[in-house]
Amino acid sequence: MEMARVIVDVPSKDTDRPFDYLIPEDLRPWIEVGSRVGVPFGHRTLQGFVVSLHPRPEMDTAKMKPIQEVLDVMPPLSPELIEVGEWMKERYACRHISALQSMLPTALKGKAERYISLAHSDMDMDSTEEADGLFALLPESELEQQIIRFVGQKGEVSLQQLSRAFPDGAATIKALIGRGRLSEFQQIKDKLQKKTMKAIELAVSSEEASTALASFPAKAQRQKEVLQYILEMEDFLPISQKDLLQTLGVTAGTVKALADKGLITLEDVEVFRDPYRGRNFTPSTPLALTQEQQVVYRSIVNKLDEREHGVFLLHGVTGSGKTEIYLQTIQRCLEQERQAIVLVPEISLTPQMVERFKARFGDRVAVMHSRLSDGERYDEWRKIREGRASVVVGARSAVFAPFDRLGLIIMDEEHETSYKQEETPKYHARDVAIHRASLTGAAVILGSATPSLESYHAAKSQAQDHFAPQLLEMPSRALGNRLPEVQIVDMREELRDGNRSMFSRSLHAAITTRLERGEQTVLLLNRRGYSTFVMCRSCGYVAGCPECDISLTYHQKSNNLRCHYCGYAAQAPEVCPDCGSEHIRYFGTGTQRVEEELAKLFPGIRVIRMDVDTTTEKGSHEKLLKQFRDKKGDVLLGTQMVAKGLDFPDVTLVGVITADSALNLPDFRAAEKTFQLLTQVAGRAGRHQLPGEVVIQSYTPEHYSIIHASSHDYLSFVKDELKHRKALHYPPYCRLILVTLSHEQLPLLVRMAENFAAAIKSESDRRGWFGSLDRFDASALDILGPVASPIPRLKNRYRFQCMIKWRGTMDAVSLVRLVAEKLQDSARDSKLQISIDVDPQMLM
DNA sequence: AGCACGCCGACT
DNA sequence: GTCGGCGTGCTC
Repeated sequence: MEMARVIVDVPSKDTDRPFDYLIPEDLRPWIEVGSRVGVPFGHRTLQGFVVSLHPRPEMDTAKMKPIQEVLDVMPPLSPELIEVGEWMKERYACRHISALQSMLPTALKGKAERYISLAHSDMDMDSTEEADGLFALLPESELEQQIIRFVGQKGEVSLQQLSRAFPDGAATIKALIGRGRLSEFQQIKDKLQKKTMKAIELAVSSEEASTALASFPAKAQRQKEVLQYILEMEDFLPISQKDLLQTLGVTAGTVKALADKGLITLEDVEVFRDPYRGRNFTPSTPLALTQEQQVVYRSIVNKLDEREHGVFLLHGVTGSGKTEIYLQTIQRCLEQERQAIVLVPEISLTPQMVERFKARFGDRVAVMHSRLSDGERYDEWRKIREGRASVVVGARSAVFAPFDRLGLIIMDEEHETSYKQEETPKYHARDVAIHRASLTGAAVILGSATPSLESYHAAKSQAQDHFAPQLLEMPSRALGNRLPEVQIVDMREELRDGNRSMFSRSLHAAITTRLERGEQTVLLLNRRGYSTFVMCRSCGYVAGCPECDISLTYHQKSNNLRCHYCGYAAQAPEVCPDCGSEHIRYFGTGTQRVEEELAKLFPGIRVIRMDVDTTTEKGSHEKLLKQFRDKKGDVLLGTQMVAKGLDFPDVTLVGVITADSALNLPDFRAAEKTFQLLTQVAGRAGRHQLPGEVVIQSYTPEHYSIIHASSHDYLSFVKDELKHRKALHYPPYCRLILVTLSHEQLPLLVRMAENFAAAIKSESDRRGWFGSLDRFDASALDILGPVASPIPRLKNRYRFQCMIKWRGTMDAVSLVRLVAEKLQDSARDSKLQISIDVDPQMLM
């Protein structure tokens, strides 16, 4: 084994494949599959990952260069994670390096740094003579001698440091390297706790810059534009290089040229993150399980004991005690000397949540959430890698936790969309979890009170082409108390009866009662879909697309309504097309407005408001919840974040201001999301001794998602929703691939998007795939579009998208990738960008 | 993505 | 001529 295949850190199409390197004898003991190495690549040194090891081939080694260095004592990736990476790049059509890098903390994204040292003095005779001759002709200047002395003293010095010591020495240093007096080498350096961005600042006064601008040679047009832009932005300096490149459509080389001229400076500025502080936790012991929990527990533990892969869908109503199941199955997993991952949606990864795991498993728990600084995240990661932790609780990316004896992966609230990463690689943690577990013989528990239709349908149909989890049900609450009474209030009637407030009479009365009794209220305001859809306040009419059965999005600029799926557009109506009322308007209410109205209606009421505005600060989330728990507030008012996982004994009322706002998003999952949210938030009421009450306000109270949520009837909801999905050909009856093309020039983009769609059609025809989705027993592929994207222009680029719907066992992703790459090649100007989102969650 | 190479237009 | 901007192609 003398050769390694390495994936190098260059996220481009041409380099998206392994490169072969020789392994020097002295590095051999340190190099494994998963090692992070520094390799020479072209004219520079890059970070890369070893994906396989091979015996040295007989020939063909001429081009091969040796690995330069090994960057870690323990390989940061295991062979298992390398395999997950191979799978990800196929599954999500992403770059191999992006898949690998996404598994690691950003601290481990090393970049080459240039170093200078004195050149080797014991050269052979010929070159010594040659060099002596040269030196005789060119006596060393004062500056040259200073530089050589400086380098000599340090042994080796980074180029950055050297140029700081000799600000005007760049040319001299270059010359000394050219003459063989100094030599340059590169080494990979981790950026550890620093997250940086390139910041641009003027190096001279704006007057001087303006003067320089005037005397610019005519050919340096690009640089002129850039400098002009920087001068315009003078008051906002420093600005990010990345933004500037995007805005002006220039390359980094142009900016660098300005920096070399000394007009601007480029600096790596640290992007700061808030630290996470640990706390003390009182230990807890396993609770006695109810009959229902026992059954579920046994099924999972049997699988664990077999040490075989298996997937469970744990459908348990709110308050059924899913967390206790998690804790006890983890316990079993740990007893087997295996490790466990607990995935939690970012939004509910609160200290309260973490506390339950720390209380049971103490120091063996590592926590990974997005508010950690890169350094802290790296520390937690090392705790796992080095075996000091055997349980990790974390958001999406914790699915890559570097355990070597993984036994169990738990995904709480498995229906949450935050498990899908919206940036490349656009992976879904559920799919990664299942695939990873299948490699290691680990069990997976997908837990939810409202499972995603994909998971539920897979469990019910036991389909062979997709994962088929075993369904486990927990229909009753662990403490034996009943699910809360839910009342639906028709807000159209309120308006008809002259109540123009955002609070119905029922909700008003219910809040009054809580205030009198000293009990607490949670108010949910669903801000999703804020101001985007048009609705009639008299009859509840919502403008929908005639083709797609999806609500239209209001566009203020053009004052029209558009369908994000098929491109249909219509003039925004002045009066309701259904009832003729003038009370038609685009919809949305902010938490601030609700807070003001609460203060008006209930003088002296203490409101704790929780939304993006009040929770950005570190620890504020926790602080607000603590205030509420300590009964320093009568009402907790907030967005989605109040719906998840909160458990306060004195909350006996939950109010939903408008249930419809998520319902009217241009998203085929709108009903599902509404049902899930209402069910979640209703579960916050009456979790303990006091009985709970829920008031849902709605303009479409007859909608099945609202009706079924009010009767806590998941099964009926699923039945209704599946009917719609089947009729309109949406998941789980097919799968989707969303392809977004972007380019600076609109006509070019449109033509290329049409070419793309046509190529998909002809290529899938050729393979015999193209066909009707109406036949549910047959493989089929259909393409919709191209249409303008919901965000038609982003950062100076126009965007068009195509939606591919497909069903069957064929590899549709690779077809899409193939066609996308062909198109990119034929579009000789490389400015076309193509993004592929496999199984998209967000369609807007 | 960078970085070198090389073509080509503007200036000493 | 030659300096430097900017497009092109390659990286084991």
